[in-house]
Amino acid sequence: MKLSKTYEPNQYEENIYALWERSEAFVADPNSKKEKFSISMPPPNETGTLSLGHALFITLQDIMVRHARQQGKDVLWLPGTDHAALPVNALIEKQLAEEGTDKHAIGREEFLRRTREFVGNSRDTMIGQMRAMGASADWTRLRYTLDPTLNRCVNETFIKMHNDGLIYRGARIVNWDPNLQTTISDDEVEYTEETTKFYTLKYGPFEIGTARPETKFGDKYVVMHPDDERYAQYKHGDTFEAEWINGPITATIIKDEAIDPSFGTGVMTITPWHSHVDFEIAERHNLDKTQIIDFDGKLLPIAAEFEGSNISEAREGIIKKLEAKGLVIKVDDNYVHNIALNERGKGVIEPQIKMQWWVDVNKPVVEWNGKKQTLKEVLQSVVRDGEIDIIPQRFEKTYFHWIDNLRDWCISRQIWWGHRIPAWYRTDTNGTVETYVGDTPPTDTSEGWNEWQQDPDTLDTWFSSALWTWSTLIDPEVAADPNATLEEMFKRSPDFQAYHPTTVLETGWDILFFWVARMILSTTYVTGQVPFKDVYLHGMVRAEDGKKMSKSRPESIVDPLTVIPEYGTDALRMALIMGVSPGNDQNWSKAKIETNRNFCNKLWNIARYIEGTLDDSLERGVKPEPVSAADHWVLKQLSDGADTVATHIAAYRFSEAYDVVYHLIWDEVADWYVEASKSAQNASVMNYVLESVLKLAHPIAPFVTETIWQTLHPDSDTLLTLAPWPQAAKYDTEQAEAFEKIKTVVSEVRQIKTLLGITGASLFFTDAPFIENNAEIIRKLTRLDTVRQVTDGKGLYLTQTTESCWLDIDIETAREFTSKLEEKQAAAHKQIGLLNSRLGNAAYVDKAPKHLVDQTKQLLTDLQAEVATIEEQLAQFKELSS
RNA sequence: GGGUGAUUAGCUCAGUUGGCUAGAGCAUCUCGUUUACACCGAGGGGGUCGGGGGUUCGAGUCCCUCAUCACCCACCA
Repeated sequence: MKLSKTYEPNQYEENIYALWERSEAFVADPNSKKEKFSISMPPPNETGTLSLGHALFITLQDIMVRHARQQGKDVLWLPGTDHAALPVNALIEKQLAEEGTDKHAIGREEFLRRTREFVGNSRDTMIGQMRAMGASADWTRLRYTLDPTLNRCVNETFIKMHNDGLIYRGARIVNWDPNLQTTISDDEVEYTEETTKFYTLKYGPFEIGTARPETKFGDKYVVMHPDDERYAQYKHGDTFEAEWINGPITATIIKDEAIDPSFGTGVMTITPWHSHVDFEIAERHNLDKTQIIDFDGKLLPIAAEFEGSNISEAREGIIKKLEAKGLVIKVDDNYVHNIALNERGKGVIEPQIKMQWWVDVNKPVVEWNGKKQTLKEVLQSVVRDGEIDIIPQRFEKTYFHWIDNLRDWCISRQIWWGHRIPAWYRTDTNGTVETYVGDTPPTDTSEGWNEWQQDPDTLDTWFSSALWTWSTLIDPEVAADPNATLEEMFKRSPDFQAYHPTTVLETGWDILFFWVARMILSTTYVTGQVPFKDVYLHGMVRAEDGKKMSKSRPESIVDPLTVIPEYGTDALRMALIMGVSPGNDQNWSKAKIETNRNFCNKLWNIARYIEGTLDDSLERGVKPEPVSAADHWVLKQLSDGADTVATHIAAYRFSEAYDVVYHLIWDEVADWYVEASKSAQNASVMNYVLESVLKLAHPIAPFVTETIWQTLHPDSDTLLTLAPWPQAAKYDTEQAEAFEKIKTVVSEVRQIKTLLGITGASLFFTDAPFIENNAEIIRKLTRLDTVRQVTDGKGLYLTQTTESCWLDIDIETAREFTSKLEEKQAAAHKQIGLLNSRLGNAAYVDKAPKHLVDQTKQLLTDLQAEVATIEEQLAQFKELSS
């Protein structure tokens, strides 16, 4: 016996993974003629270790790619990691602060050196963890967002977009994080509710409301809706004098439709430098903009005596001053509003006007389907026209809504870790600035100009991840050729030619906007192709109590690497897909992982049983020669099961695919076929069953299946992971049906035996070949004394079915069973009533599909026969009792 | 303010285009050690599918409406 009594995953997994990798089983071959299947692995952030969320995406993608290999496709699953600019940069800055220094003290070079060292270490850890989770990725093609090739792609994309006017530099309002000292994009802002004071202030003849009096120093425009009749007497452009925080000012009336007349007094003053909405109003009317708060969050000289104060500290003082002037009309202590936070680090966002690089989403210069479109329009059309399908479909609505609200994308960041912006500046003696966008600065040295200096900023991480499906496929040698254009890079890269567009993108719904939408945006524009044909979105893995796993509750976090040694990777993988539907969140469940550990053990023991039974005749690739009804039946189950599973996987229904595998293996193969085989063994079929079972379960449970495969045939050089999906075997339908009838008889006998507590009894039959041929199987499965053919009549008998067999019982047992029979009789009558009324309904008979009507009729016939049998038995009991 | 999801057995959840008597895992109850597995086997109990209305021959599934919970987006000074 080569297999131990229970499956001990941690004894095998590492070796099995090493075997796969050694065999180059996961290496793609762009030159092969096979159908292509490709997935870009979402690159995890290089911040340390992997979570259950990573385990989930690895599982889902691994199932797809392993199954694609089984179906004979050439598969590329390209792995990689992301430099994760903002989180990593923040992490290193935190380390520096703990050492009592900062990035300016150590300088850019040293900062980058330290960061590289840190991410290098975490990358190695993470890649080891991905292997531990069974990821059958092509590690020979491992990519990193800061690789020279990918960096080249980033620069070329930036330059191309700049040349087309899709990237521009401009002073616009940004989301500024004073803590991290950088801008962030709209999508990185999150909001949290806060209760604060709301002040109503006197502003000339008006009353205005504000929660932020500290921003009001420079307010010199008062805005109202043009149709607001309360203020009809004031004309757009009128001016008036008013007493304000630091003395008298001249204010101007502005009429703008952005104002909601029903909110407060319907009048507000604006602070264009520190509010998105106010900025837009100011832009529309070409108004002055004044900075009040500096980039550290402190008040500027315009605040007079408050200069240099933190905004929150200054607030009380400003209100006191306004009160002294009699300008405070009302204070509401319970005003609830949203404050903006940076989702990374939770710093409060202060809108500022700043010169930044932007992607213009409204400029119609993108060639798509023969038309010049805007980036927004392309984003919409590829999903609307079905060039990309999002699963589950409801996320398409979310996606369109996001596009509707999309503004120009701010892509420059004031941090050091990331792709340096390929823009260069130089000044002449008059202070004139010249800008150049390109990989390297121009080499000319004109008289009177200073040297070219590169823009100090870096790009938003998502700008580079947006290129991931194709930048990873560019041949590094081609990318190293400085003369190669983007078009040439595509043409001369075999991987790009073979694997792009990728087949499917699998990721969490939480990065639909950050990543998925940005990939569509950049990739359609640069390559003229969609990045992928399907998008499958999975949900989040929450803690066992249904709340988010969070660092603030360390006990809520489940680390996959502590789960794997105890239960095995396969159990973890199965626990993460069992009973989970696309896009829906799931709760971590200890019970689920135990169930699946048990399933692995069940699989192991099926193999162990077959191994013990077949011994020397254990073979591979055996053609099944079915003999018994059970043989034919199990071949049918496997064949139907393989089809169903393949259909489910192709439709991304992983939970259902697994459900079929689970019950096929446990309920049908183990509980019926293996048990039946104890009466009559068929080596060829058992060999085939074992092999098929391993193949069916392999995409979901790769380790235990390959372990069994390798352990049973240690000399073989084949790998289960490269074996094809089971082919349908030939079986006889009637024989397969006969076994279904046997199952029914066995189940019913077991039911009666348990119900009545019968230990020994006999099953008699007169004319039932399917029983005659399987008498021993039935006897064993029912644990009856005898299963025997008789020639005479029935005598006293008991059965729940119309099958031509019965349990031979005594009158006492019969009496006990009477009430059960009466219950069944009543239930059957009720059902017959229902069916009769359905068939009596002319509309049903007319309109329902014929096969359903036939089915109903058949059901009715069966039930009527059943009732007849029951009644016959009851009459018999009654007669014998009297 | 706009949107999405959830509401199905004691618990956690599946249920593809509407179609047999609505399923799973866990829990629970009763039996059981039999050529693999107690990480096991056999059998049972448990649901008017959140409420109301509608469409249909037929609704857990489609439409309307209400309720509760969760999340996303926008953001109002």
